[in-house]
Amino acid sequence: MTCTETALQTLRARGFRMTPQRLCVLEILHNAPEHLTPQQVYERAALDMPGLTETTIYRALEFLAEHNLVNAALTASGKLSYELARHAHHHLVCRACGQQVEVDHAILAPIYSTLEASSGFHINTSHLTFFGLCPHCKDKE
Amino acid sequence: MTCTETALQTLRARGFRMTPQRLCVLEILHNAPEHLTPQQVYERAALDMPGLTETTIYRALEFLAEHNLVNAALTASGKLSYELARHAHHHLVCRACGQQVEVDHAILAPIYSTLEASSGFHINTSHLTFFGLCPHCKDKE
DNA sequence: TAGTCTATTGCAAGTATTTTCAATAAGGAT
DNA sequence: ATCCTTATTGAAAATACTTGCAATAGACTA
Repeated sequence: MTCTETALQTLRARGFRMTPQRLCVLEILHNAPEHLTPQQVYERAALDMPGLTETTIYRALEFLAEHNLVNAALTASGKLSYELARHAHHHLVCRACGQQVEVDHAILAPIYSTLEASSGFHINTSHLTFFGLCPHCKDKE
Repeated sequence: MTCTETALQTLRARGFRMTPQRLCVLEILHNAPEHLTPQQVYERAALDMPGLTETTIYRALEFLAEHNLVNAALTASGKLSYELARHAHHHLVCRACGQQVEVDHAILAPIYSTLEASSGFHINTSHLTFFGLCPHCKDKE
């Protein structure tokens, strides 16, 4: 079963629908090496689907993020962007040069447990963005 | 020395200026019990300073956040908001009811060390927002 | 396969945020 | 106290994002 088929099953099971527009957004994120902003997704999607609106892109991204099919993340400049949800991970981005490093969720898992135990909350944040200075930029300061 | 005087010193030492507008934003956040969105800050600031523009508020908040005098955080609905930087802490917000709980930075400190060691980055994220379900909403599901 | 329900879309209008640039004013130097 | 440099502001325009609502079209049912 392809990943878009899995996504389709997931949505239907919850009473929602898979549409060409949402599929298009998933395809675009699937082929993107990097995070894309809503505008970037719109530009690419509009090529395949003339008549598609920005409104739909914003709604599709928010919807897919709610269902954990895509992850929202922040770019170096603090802008919202999205990427396909693959394995659970977070990002560490350099404030100076924008370079990004993936942080596996396993490293954060213990903290989630600690927080859940002390607060009683059930935490489901799928993505965190840490900011800092990469080794290279750190030395230049 | 009051906290605004400290802020003033901090900025001047870095070659920037303390202005009535920035001072007003700091005062407002100082007196706010909760996070405020840029719009909320603007509404309150406009009462004291007629002629003040929203542009200036956005810029002042971004500027103050860069200098760690205020912290940016996300509300339950994912909107950007700001609060005065007091002690280092993060937030845990309920996706269902919006209730917020403070998470002391001490809990996260070990993770920062781990990440710094494995990545070589110097991490300086001042605020993280975790999402989840509070004990009350968790039970209702 | 056709019918029904309602989630989803597109459009238009509204609100929020950023950018550009000339005018202003903070604060160090004289 | 006055001058100078340039960081900062305000105004307007551009861009980004959200909301309301009628029309459309997934996907379940028979």
